[in-house]
Amino acid sequence: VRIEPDDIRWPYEQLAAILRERITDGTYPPGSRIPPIQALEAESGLSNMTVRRAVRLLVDEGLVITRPSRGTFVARKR
Amino acid sequence: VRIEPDDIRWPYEQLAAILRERITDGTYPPGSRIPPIQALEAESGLSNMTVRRAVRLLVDEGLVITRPSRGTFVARKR
DNA sequence: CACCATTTGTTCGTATGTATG
DNA sequence: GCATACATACGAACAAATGGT
Repeated sequence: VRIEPDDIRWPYEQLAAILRERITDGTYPPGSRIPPIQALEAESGLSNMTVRRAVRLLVDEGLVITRPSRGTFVARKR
Repeated sequence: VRIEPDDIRWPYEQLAAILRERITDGTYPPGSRIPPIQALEAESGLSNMTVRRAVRLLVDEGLVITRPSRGTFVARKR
């Protein structure tokens, strides 16, 4: 996960775009768990809240589902 | 929480007045936690910094005490 | 049952950049 | 220039839930 400072988009939008792509290209298949927030923080260098905001976008889009204390999973049905 | 654009007072002063009243009228009893900053943002439509500024007024007045990562509580002693 | 690691969620404090009057 | 206000972001501490040992 690489966040570009020169990118016009906000960091949370950049991260969301990266994750969105990994879901659509099959890197994260339906039903699979995406990396935990902590891992995404480390990977991206972004903070807890910023990573969470990116994930929240995907949740709102119906791409992923978060299960507290379990993880965030790629949605199965479309 | 309703912020009136026509009010002569600044938004942060309006919000502080509302919270102050809720404390004095017992809506927020001594020792209780007032709504988190985020909730006040949503309720009032004001920004993070503006809500924070209103709360800071109450802190300065000794009406409330903020405990980082815990919440803001109505002061017990007078 | 107690204990612990993992993971999502909450909350305050602070900082930066931008816009408006 | 200054005060006010908004949007975004980071850091840190803490809470709660789950599942394993």
